[in-house]
Amino acid sequence: MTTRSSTDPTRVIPEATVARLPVYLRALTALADSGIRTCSSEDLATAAGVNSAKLRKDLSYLGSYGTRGVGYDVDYLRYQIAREIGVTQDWPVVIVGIGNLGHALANYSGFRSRGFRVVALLDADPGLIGQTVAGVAVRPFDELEAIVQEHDVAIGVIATPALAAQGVADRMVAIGITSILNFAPAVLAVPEGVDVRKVDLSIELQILAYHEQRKANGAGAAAAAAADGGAA
Amino acid sequence: MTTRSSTDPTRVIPEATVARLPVYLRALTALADSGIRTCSSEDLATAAGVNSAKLRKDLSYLGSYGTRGVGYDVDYLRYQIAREIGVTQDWPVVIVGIGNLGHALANYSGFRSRGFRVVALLDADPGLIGQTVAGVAVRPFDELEAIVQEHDVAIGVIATPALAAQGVADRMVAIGITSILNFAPAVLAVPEGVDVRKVDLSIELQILAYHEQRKANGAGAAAAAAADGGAA
DNA sequence: AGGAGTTTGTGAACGTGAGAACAAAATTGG
DNA sequence: CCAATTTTGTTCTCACGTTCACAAACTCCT
Repeated sequence: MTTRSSTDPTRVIPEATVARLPVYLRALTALADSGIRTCSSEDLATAAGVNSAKLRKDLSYLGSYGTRGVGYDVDYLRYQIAREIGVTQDWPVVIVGIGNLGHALANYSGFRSRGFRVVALLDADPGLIGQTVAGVAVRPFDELEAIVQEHDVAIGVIATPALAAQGVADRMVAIGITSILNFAPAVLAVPEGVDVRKVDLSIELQILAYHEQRKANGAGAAAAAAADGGAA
Repeated sequence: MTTRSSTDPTRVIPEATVARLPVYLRALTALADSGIRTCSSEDLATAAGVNSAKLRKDLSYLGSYGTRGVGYDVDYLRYQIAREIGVTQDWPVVIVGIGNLGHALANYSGFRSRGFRVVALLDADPGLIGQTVAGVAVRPFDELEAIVQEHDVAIGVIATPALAAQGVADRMVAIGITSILNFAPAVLAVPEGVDVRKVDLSIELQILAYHEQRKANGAGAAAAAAADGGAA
C-alpha cells in the first residue's frame, strides 16, 4: 500500500513541481480575472508556458482535481494549489537591508497580493532608521528578535551587501527563522532544517552571456565542426 | 571519436553546470581577494556551497585545468571560467522599466564588476524621461532600436509591470535582442533562438512558504503518519 | 630513486525529471 | 441507452544530473 491521498501529509511532491505551482497559480488568477471559469490542461499549460503533459503530471501529485472530458474549474483548482503551497493565509516577512534593492522589495505589491505581509524593515545604518518606506518604518537591526517573536515570523529576506549577509543569516537562524530568501551575492552557510533560496541578478546575466556567446560563435563553430569532422 | 577538446566549440556543457559556473567564478574572486593563490577542489567547493565531486565534474567539462596532488591555480582557473562564460569582455545591456526595481538594477554595482555595462535606461512614462539614475539618463522607450544598434546590444532586462512585459519583449526581439532577463511577473512568449530567464520574487517566497508549511505540520504529520501506518 | 601521501579527472551506479502514449472517465448527440 | 468525442490521470521510457569510488598523476620526504 503506497497510495498517498491528497490529505496525507507524508506524500512527497517533487521539488521541480513545487517550483512550478506558483506559476500555475498566477496563470489561474489571470484566467479568472478575464472571466474564464473552466479550462483544459492545454489552456492552462499555454498560459503557464509549459507543455500540457507536464502540467497534468504536476497536478496529479496534488490530487485529482479535474474532470475527464471537461477540464479544471479555475477557482477550485486555484484554491487547491494555494492551499497546497500554503498561501491561503498571509505569511509575515521581515526584510533586512534597506538599500536600493530593499526599497524595491518593500514597495513590491506582488508580495501583499500573493500571501505575504512585510511586518518590518530593518537596517544597521542609523541614518536610515525612522525613515518610512512603503508605509513601514525602518527600524534598527537589533530589534529583529523582538519583531520575529511578536509576529511569529518564519521567513526572512536578506538584501544587504555581500559581506553582511552571513552575519544577518546567523542572527536570523539563532532567533528561529527557518526560511531565508537571499539577494546578497554570497553563499550562506546555515544549519540543517533551514531553507535558503538565492536570487542573484548577475548570475542570471552571466548565464545569458554564456549562451549569447555560443550563438555569436555559431557560424564559425559550425564551420569549425565541419572541418573537424572532415579531418576525422 | 567523440572526444571534445576544450577549444572545440561543439562540445556541450550541461545546463546545470553552466548555472554553477558564475558561482565558482565569484568564489574564486573571493579567494583571490584574500590572497590565496592555489586551492583544492574541496576548498573551492566549500566556498561555492557545493560538494567537491560535483565541482570537479563541472570543471572537467571545461578542460583539465587542475594539477593532481596540488589543486587549482586560483587566477588561472578564474580566467578560464570567465572566458568560458564570456565575461572577459563587457556586455552592453539595456534596462526597460525604471520603477523601483529598475532603479535598484541600474544602481547595482555587481553588473559593472562582473562583465556588464548598462548602456541605457528606458521607460514609456514621459514623467521619468531626462531623470538621471546611477549616472545614466532615462530615455523614451521609442529609442530602443537606435540604442541597440548603436551599442550592438544583445541582452535586454525587463523590469516593467506584468502587463507591459510581453509588448516590450516583442519589440526587443524584433530589433534583434536575443537574450532577455525578465523581472516582470509574466510568462513571455518568444521565438526559437531567443533565451529568456525569469526572476520572480514572489515565486521564490511561495516556494519557501510551501516548505515552511510542511515544517510547521511536521509534528502533526509525523503523528498522522504513525496512525496511518498503524491502521494499515 | 623510490615509496608514501595528496588530489584530480572520470567511469559507473543511482535517482530525479520530462515527454510520449494510452486507458479511464466524463460529456454530447442521436 | 449507446456510440463518438473530449480530456484527464497514469504508466513507461528515455535523458539528465548527482554522487560514489578509484585509477592516474603529481609532490614531498627519506
